[in-house]
Amino acid sequence: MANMKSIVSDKKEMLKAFRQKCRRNNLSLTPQRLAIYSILTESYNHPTAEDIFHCVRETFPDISIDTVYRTLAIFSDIGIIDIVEGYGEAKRYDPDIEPHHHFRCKRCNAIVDFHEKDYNKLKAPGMIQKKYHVTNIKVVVEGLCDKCSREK
Amino acid sequence: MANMKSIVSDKKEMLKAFRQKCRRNNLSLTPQRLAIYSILTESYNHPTAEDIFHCVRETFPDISIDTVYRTLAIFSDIGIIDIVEGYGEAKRYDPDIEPHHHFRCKRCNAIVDFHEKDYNKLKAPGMIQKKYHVTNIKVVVEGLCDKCSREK
DNA sequence: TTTTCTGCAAATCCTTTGCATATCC
DNA sequence: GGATATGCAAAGGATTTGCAGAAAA
Repeated sequence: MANMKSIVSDKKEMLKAFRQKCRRNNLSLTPQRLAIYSILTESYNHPTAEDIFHCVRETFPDISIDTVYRTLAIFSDIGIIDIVEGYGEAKRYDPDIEPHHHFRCKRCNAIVDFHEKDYNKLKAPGMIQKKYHVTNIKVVVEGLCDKCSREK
Repeated sequence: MANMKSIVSDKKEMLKAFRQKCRRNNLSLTPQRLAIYSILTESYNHPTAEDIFHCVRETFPDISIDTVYRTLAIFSDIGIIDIVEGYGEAKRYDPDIEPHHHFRCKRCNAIVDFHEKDYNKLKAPGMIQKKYHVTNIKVVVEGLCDKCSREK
């Protein structure tokens, strides 16, 4: 009971912040968007659109999956959420199985190999090593490739 | 003309090595597999299955796309190629847009956040910075999560 | 000759799109 | 009231699967 109030005020804070984010980006604040954002901020497992859809449905039975997709795409475009690891695009294959690293263009998804000795020396944090069986570490440098940064 | 011979002998070496890899993993050596592997080792752009399919078709008009998919899955399973960045699975979303890093289980694709100050200090190599507009750097530690490493 | 692989076709999964209606500002 | 978003349905792209015939060991 002790932190009931703080949870409530956290919610209020979140709503206020969300309203601001919408206004700043000329987005209508709809209950669907709020529900999706709210679920996302409470999830710690990097859910898929489908995961979110099922979860939202419990409080919002009429929402449709394409609204979820559309909303997530918008959130990602305006930078209030990120898309991680799986980008949902076609798989990409690499014949080089030696340690190396990648630059990835966020716009066209070009992937460029590079080697960097310092990166190869990285160790996984103790907590991670203790808990998981680590096989490799890679560094992904992200940004815009020359072509895409010229285009705007 | 000077390095004609070395190209030919490279090819021969590759074939020999590939034959060995197949034998070691109880794989039949089929012309389709060889063609796919051969194209892959000559490509530097992390191609999709579709890319590879089109390329193989030029020398192998009857090959089918599902053979390409199957073959790539097998190559990746036995560890002679890697799948990078795009894993072809459903997109995954992350509400945390502050710098942080991920552990990813190669088997079940679980993603676990962690923070590590040392990683946040990483700089992109000069060559990359010169050529691209870098926005962020992330480290992906890969391996098996506790659940998956217990299962086998 | 036995095992393994391929090609075909169909199915599945994930995601996007066009359009009419409903909702937000 | 005008702009924007939603839900529906259908389409699209990527990937997988079952199966019979073909090729490898």
